[in-house]
Amino acid sequence: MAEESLKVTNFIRDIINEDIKNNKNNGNVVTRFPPEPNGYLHIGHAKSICLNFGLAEEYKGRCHLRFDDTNPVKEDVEYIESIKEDVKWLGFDWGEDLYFASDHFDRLYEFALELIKMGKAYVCSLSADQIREYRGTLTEPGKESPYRNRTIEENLDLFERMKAGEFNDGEHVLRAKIDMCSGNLSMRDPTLYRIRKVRHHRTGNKWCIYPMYDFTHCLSDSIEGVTHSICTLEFENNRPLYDWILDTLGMDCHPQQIEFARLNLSYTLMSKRKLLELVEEGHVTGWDDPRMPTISGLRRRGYTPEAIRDFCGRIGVAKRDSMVDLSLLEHCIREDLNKRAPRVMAVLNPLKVVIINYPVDGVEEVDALNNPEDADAGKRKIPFTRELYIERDDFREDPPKKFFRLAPGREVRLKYAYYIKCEEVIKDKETGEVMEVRCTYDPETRGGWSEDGRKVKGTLHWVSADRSIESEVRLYDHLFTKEDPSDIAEGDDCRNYLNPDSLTVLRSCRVEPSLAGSLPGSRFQFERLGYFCVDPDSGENMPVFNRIVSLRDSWAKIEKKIKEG
RNA sequence: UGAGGUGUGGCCAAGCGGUAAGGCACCGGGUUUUGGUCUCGGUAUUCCCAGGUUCGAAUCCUGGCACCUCAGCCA
Repeated sequence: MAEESLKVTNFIRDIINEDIKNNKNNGNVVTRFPPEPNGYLHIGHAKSICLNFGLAEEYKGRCHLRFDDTNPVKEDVEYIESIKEDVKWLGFDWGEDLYFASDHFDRLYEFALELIKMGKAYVCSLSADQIREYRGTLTEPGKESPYRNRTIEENLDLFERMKAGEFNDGEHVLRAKIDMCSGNLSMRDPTLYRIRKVRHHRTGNKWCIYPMYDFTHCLSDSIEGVTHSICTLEFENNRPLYDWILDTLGMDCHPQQIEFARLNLSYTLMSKRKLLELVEEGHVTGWDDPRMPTISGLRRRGYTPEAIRDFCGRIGVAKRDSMVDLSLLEHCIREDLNKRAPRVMAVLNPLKVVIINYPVDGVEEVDALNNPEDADAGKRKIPFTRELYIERDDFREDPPKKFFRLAPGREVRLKYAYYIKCEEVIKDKETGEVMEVRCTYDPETRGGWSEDGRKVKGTLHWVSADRSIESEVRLYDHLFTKEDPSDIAEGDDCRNYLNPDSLTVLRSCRVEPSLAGSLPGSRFQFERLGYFCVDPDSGENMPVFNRIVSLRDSWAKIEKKIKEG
């Protein structure tokens, strides 16, 4: 993977290098990516996937894919499949190391028993509300549960009966006996097991008690022989508990938890809960809507795994809360596609051009380079006829300064074809709208150059009027108008910042005939416009293209400056 | 007012006592049959602030300040 050369070092690699130097873990590196199957993966997960699998690759270790499926109420097999697909699509392979936290339920139960026997865990019969009250606050210590000093025998009996289904949800929980006065709330006798009389998507009805994250995660890591358990910053407060459980049980394998800052991307959201809202409320068409920051959305939009991996390498890994500019992601996909996307001509907002000195039924084929960045990409033929379409933006009746496209009396190059000169403008008498531009062509400029060395200011893309294909093109913009839609005042709602123009559908676009029958997922550069990807919605005779990203547009900048004076 | 973290250019991010890497963005020049690509050049006398140690501090010490996380039987 070429993009790996761009990787800079980071504090996690420093830690691992130090560990290897000290022969900790016999020099092995085992990481894991532990998604909960309760939603689709997004670009923030991609950061974690690239980190964990990337480290494993780099240090010749392994990275486990482990589904953290301890809460059957929220989880579903649908998500398991999508997560596997996304990880694979990103280019990573967990090999034999596919696990489910639920695979470890039996051993977890044994560990809980052990803790009880050590007097380090007890069955608490306080209600959820009471537990909250007893917990104290951020600044005040908590109070010990009246059930805290039940005998080991009583605890064993109660826990056994919890497992046997003798109690209802919420009647009892198993808690660790740690310190109700700890400044760290997660050490104030945290819940280890709760009763949930629901069917689990993998273990069926075998269990009616399910272990909590804190209990499950560290032990699963330990059971699987993970060496470096990398997670996001919000788990920093949980690390003492992670360590306490492993230490108290005397686990041989004690992975090191390391926290890094999660990815935030401007103009979008990374919260699974909020993304689910967008889907359920119909603000987007689904998890794979091309505007979504999900892996499936980016995939449908046309992003490549290479570009996403490159992005993840460039953003770095650190502990500082940060917000990465969307322009970096856009840069990565442009850079990737510039090298490999075939060039093609397409007109999004067609304006008819009639070449008045060209034969009425004349057709000829001009040669076009498939990719000037790739010598092996070859050439193709494009039909040229008397009636053509150019982009409406490429003609101005009254051109501003520095506009060097078509205008009355001006000569421009039609790429790969001829120089044409605008002779006449036909307008709608009522509206004044330009309906057609009549031009002459210079037969001596075939191929788009002139022997006399004459310079033309502009080169336009074009398409034959009757030898082009009608198509639909979907243009995308930021989902939100606010750079950080999660930064909202109380009472405000991120939905208030949804961008009404995040999707623009163009239905009368014309694309060159070579695009007929393009397969969904194929990517192209539409010359002078941007990179586009064939959407699965495409019909037999109506291809649909998603704009992945526009080309950089320095004319747009100039024009903006002119307008601003 | 508890505990744990974090502060380096517009956005990321190296830096680990020897005098501020790199990328994105931005600005300018060149090349160009994509106003794309490519290419050349510019952009922090300064690292949250204030003291201190040192020949020398973004890096060490002290004291402030700002921001983030934690009071689920979620993860």
